[in-house]
Amino acid sequence: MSNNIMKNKINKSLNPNISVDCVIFGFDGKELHVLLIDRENELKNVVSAHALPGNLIYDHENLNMAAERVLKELTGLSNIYLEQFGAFGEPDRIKKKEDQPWLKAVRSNPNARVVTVGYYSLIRMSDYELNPSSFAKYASWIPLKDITNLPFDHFEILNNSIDYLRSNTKIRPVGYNLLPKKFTLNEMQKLYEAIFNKKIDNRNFRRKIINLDILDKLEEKQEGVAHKPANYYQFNVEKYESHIEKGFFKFEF
Amino acid sequence: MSNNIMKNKINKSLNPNISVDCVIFGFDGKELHVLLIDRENELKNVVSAHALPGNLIYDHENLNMAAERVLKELTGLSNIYLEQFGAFGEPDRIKKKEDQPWLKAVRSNPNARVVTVGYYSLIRMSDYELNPSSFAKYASWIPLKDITNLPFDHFEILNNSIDYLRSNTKIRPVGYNLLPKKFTLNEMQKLYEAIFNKKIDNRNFRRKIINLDILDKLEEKQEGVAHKPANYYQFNVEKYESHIEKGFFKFEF
DNA sequence: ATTCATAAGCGTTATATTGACATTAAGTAA
DNA sequence: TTACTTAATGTCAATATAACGCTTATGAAT
Repeated sequence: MSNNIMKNKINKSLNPNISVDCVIFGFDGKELHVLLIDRENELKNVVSAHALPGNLIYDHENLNMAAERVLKELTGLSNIYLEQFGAFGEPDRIKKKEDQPWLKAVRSNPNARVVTVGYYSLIRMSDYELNPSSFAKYASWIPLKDITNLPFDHFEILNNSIDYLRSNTKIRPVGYNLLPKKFTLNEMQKLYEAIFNKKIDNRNFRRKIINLDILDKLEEKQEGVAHKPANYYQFNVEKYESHIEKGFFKFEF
Repeated sequence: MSNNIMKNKINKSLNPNISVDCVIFGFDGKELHVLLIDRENELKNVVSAHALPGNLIYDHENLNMAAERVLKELTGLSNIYLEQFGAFGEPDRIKKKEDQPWLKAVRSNPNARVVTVGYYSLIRMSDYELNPSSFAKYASWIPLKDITNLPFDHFEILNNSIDYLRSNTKIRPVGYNLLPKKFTLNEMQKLYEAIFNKKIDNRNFRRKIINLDILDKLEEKQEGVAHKPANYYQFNVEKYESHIEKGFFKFEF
């Protein structure tokens, strides 16, 4: 009960068997990043490997609340729309030898079997300030392409979330949380290129995006740029939301 | 430990906090059904309401294994490909008053908070024989349209699985497990109509399905029918599988 | 043998969407 | 005024779409 994690919830109990992990994708206008934490063990040694922000849930909160709380506690981020993308329950998922010291340091029941539920979100990096606390010593944005391994099954979870993100992006619009209020079509194209990790033909991109009918073209243009200024667009929230609901599918009747 | 559920796994422990629930959709050529069980309490009173087959998981098995085992134990079905579609974790999801007697009868820790992971599958009803056991007194196929409520949060879970099934069906082919080896295009159309619960234009359906390039047209025709005999088709497994992998999306570059 | 009932199977047209591809336009900086 | 940089645009051939009704093959009934 002297555990850091419990500081605000003395009377509530952590469920030893259920956790949430958050994959927060951040966009900086160029490439996708993932929010990872550095962990510190009981002896204040920083554990080297980055990890996804995640932790056990309380018995009084639902999974969404837990994900929001854990994310906030570890990274300082709040008011982020998190979407569930899967549950991960291999019996040995937290049994790797190298992960034990840290588990023993922060968990009262380090050997318990834990099933974790994955949540993800997409945000604009510049909108948020990172404030790690609890067992997170640092929280940082790591370029997705630089992440090659993670503790526990976090790398697998991350890869799952990427698949999910890409599939989802083919079915519903994204960008509302990733782009500035006003943005250019080329900024939007860069976002899609970052998500799919490939170049897109600009004429076809524009045509397709505009035909989706989720954007309003503004009167405003870029200023002070040393080239032809781009027109600003913004999302038409109603249309955007309705496409989020309905999705766009190829195979329909 | 005298519990029915434990009979084959004396030394293994059920995790009190994690369960799986299975939504098995069955197709009979006409409409979608869902496999539900009737439960019996300790006093051998059959609890009236049907429920999704589901139960706590063992600590030594992963989620998929658990779903397969639970499904088998309760309904006798095995060798069914189950796909995860979501985790459900409202703190009060099994706290409804009317659900307590049954929980007390079958769970050693009936008040524990339980997060459940939903799995679903699609099968051809005639391929399987139902053999309820464990705490399932009966297992039966109930027409989807007749299911209006279920205990716990099972109705919500069911509705989630339907949404998932429909979205998924717009993105990848279905039917391999739902139709006979050889089937007619009209049988296939009825399947799609059952899933989406709407009539489809037959010419457009045929064109779209054939253009998917997942079917092989056989030489064989229906026999003994009092009308023009339909041609038989079968899935081309390689092509089918590859479309399951890649999906078909409208919004791609 | 003819007719009837049933479900199968087919085809066109007007419209929209796709992918592939190269040039011009608008601004700042030098 | 020229150079540089990024924005913005258009066409064509191919493909896919939705909407729509008639003909065909069989067994059953007479």
